[in-house]
Amino acid sequence: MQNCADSLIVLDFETTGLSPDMGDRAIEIGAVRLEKGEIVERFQALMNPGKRVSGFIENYTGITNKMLSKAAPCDEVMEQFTHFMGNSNLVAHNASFDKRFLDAELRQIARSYDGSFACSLLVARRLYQHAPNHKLGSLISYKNIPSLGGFHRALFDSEMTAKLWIAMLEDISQQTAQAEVPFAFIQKLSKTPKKAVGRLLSSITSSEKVAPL
DNA sequence: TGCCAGGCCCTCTTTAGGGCCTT
Repeated sequence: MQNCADSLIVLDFETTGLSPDMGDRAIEIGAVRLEKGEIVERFQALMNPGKRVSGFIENYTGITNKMLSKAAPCDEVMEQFTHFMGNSNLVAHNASFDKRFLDAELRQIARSYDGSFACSLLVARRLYQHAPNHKLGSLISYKNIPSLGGFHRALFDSEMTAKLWIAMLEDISQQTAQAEVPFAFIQKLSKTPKKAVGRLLSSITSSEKVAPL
């Protein structure tokens, strides 16, 4: 397992539905490792959830039951992913959703993780309050980030989330005149009332600096 | 057969309701 204190994992799950508590399982995981604002490593795998997925999910993701029948089981893929993830901090778009599935799938193999989560959706809602909405695809367009439009596959969505994250880091960096934006500061930003965002951005101090992301 | 969630956030709020976002 790598020591990943200075890197960040951006991840995305495709799943059979919305709730692991209702029996839904992951069917694909995609993730990229960010170091110093660059994607340096990728992870992608389909996983067989042991049950058929609905027609809605097949249409939504393009992942078919035939594709999943040839995939490795969830336990095997998640075991591999724990090695990729290491103890890095984690980012996802609407992180509460991906965290629920990550926790549920890791529980199946009696694993856990040490990193903490940040949510690109919550940060975007504060930074881009005038965006038409805060869906991942809309924010990619809003920030003029090049995209070939392969949304709803795990690796593609994780890469797009990573590029959005980098763009947000650059915007925060410009607004705060700080070259380095600490992960803890972004977590704090994501929980700050919208009206107080400007005040928080102007209050960042060098004492809050940690390793650059 | 048909249906199912949960966290965040705003407001017509706080003893609540509903929209957004994820698959």
